[in-house]
Amino acid sequence: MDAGGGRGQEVEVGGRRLLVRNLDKVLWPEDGYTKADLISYYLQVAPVMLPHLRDRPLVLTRYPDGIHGAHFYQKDLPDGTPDWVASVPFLSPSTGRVVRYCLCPDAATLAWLGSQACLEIHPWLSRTSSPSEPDFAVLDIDPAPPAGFAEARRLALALGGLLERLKLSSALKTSGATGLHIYVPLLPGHTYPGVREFVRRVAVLLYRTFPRMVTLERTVRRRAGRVYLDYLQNVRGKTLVAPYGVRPLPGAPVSTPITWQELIRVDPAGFTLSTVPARVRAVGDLFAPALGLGHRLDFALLPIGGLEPGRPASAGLRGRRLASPPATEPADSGPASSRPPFRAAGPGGLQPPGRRIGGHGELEPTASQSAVCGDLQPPPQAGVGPPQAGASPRPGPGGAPPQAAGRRPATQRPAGPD
DNA sequence: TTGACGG
DNA sequence: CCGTCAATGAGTCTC
DNA sequence: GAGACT
Ligand SMILES: [Mn+2]
Ligand SMILES: [Mn+2]
Repeated sequence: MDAGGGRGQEVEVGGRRLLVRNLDKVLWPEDGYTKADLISYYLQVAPVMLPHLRDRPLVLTRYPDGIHGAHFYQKDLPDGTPDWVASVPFLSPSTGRVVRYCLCPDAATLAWLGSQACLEIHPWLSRTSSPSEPDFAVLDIDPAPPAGFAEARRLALALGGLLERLKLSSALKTSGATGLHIYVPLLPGHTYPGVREFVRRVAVLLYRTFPRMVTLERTVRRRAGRVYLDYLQNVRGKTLVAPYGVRPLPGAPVSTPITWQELIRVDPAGFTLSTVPARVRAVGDLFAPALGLGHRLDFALLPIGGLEPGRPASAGLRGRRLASPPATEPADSGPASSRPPFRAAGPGGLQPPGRRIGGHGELEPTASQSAVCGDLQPPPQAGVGPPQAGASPRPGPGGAPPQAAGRRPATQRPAGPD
């Protein structure tokens, strides 16, 4: 019972033995990182990464010839996949084909993904047990050049303040490029359209508060210099790169969980395939809040006067409505044309965009935005915290976040995938 | 990337 | 052991 | 159908 008849070197992981071809192939030419380095990285972060992959269908991107070579998305597992690699079949609604989505419950599978030159692992926002019920709401913060991480950070801080006001815990990570990802853990029973509508409203709120810094534009050329709040990521089958996932960019940056306190001083480019393992050993899993106690989103906007217009089913809760309104069809934001108009209601109602305070900086909010800008400070360790380390001003040896070393040269980094 | 085939 | 060749790989929403 | 997203 060897690991197949092909060529390659044996790698043993957790009792599994697999044959890996081209272990010394360089995948990140600028940095010299090889497939062996990738597999080594995966195995080192497996303890904190696996809990975030478990039970979720995975979308993979493969770069068999390195980050500058041709790449492709892979959903259906290829022929030749070892029989011990777990998968879950789903009927693709649009194509009518059965797709066997890869699952990754253990380190051996992670190593195998490395052997396939899977440089990106994108877990669904829902689990195999209820594929249409996301258990995260994701706030995808995408700065459009010349905006960069600094702008994304400002938005994230505002969002963090808002989430704190709404009593929603969250987990924060870098995207690996210049963006940021915030996950809000959800109780069972939410729908994708409902969650999407919630995040859309949050995005609109931020847009009205920071009309010069935020954009909701779908056309990339109209986004220039602003930060795109991509609420449309909350869709079945759409994904974000996994926490601790490496990116196919020079430097091999990693989508790295950070605390709200660290956000102010980190340089996301400092989190890489070579630095993150030590950090993980020092600070543990800073993304744990994403798997912690979940929330329900219906009425979550109530504290800031956001009633749920129309759609009694509210934020897409289905089933187990506690003392909820009468059952109706699941909320559905649908195409913009059929979407119920956003109704600003209640005290401190929302204002249309365009209002801005003359003579003030980019960050200056419009009046009446106390809901969001009342505080621009991060929530105090919202949610769980790891066994201390990165949260203190003087983080442990390995856990020190990369400082933004003074003013960085104008040549940031080529804006990569977020 | 893999497996197949040939040297 | 090696080199070479063929076949292969996603889906969703907006405008 | 093109454009954007992962
Ligand atoms: Mn995005
Ligand atoms: Mn992003």
